[in-house]
Amino acid sequence: MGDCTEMLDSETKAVELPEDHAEELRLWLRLLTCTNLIEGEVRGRLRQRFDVTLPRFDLMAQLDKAPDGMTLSDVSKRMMVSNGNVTGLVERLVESGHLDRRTSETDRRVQVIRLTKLGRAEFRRMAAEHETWIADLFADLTPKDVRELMRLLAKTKASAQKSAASRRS
Amino acid sequence: MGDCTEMLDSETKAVELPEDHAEELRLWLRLLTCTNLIEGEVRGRLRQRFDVTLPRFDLMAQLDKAPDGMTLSDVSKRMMVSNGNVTGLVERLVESGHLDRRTSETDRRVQVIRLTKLGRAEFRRMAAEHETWIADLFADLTPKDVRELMRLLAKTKASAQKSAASRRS
DNA sequence: CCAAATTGCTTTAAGCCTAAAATGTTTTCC
DNA sequence: GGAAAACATTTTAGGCTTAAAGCAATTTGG
Repeated sequence: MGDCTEMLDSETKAVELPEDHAEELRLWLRLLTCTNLIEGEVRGRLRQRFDVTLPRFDLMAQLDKAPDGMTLSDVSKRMMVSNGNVTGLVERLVESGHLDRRTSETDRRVQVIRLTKLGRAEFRRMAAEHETWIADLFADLTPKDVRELMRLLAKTKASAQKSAASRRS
Repeated sequence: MGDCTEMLDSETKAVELPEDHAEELRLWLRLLTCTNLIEGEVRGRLRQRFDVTLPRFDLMAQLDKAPDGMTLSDVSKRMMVSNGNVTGLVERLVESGHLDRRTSETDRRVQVIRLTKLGRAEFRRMAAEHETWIADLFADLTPKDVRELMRLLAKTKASAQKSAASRRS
């Protein structure tokens, strides 16, 4: 009888036996723990050394890679955060003199933001140190580990994107 | 001359040449992207299906594993969030009838929280579905991929903890 | 050309989160 | 016993984040 139901399930996929997904769950929790650990550490160091928040640093990092500026939507997509979130972040960074914001000449809906001279200088200073923190946090991984992790995370990302997309369609 | 400086550096560790940590940086960004992608997806599904937030779900998950209850400090350590954060979360979950909070008999500083019957029932319902979402999001990984990721993430966690600890000492 | 849909951004309301200071409690140690 | 240290939690002030609604500008398709 056990064989019978198993065959039915594996051949027809009509029966939903309670499958065991404990391994995937544990993987997800470990991934989350890892990320939170590192993110918390980076957040703390940015605050202590430079009195800057992680979201601000991340936004400046995006702009550093785009000398011609970006629109708020671009930033929002790249950072994977909501539009309203970016609006607030940009507001505070313009206020503190790190960002320059201007309305596009060709489309008055669009706001183009850039790093100011101050913003770029400060970011470069922070980024240099940030890079050493990251290297330090990952120091015990061999080059091979790093390559393998990169590969597996790429696969994971693709898998998750596929699953997310199929739900929305 | 190149050989000379390289030897000096590798032997004495006294010279700090600008090393290249681009690989580690890319790894960190990919790790972050992956986690954010999955976390966002889970957050959205929890909200749509159950009108519950991820932090609330996470807190209930901790309590589900502790039938005898936990103190707020325990929860705060397990979830890797601040004390004040837990205070607020618990407040709202007690308010909504999912949690029971009482002061410890033996130590009046300590608050012990537990899932109520309602809280446990709702959590179990959500957790069952949550598990299938996770399985789905990781569906394209082979069992070998999963094992390998688990191993590499464990190594990463250990490395990061070591680095974080050494900074604080 | 013009109504309808889309797009880019902001606002709103609510909740999450942190670090630091404050409060009350218990333990330590002289 | 009693002061000092440690501990558990809450409060405070500020910033981050989201979803959803709203507004203005542009594009689309008759």
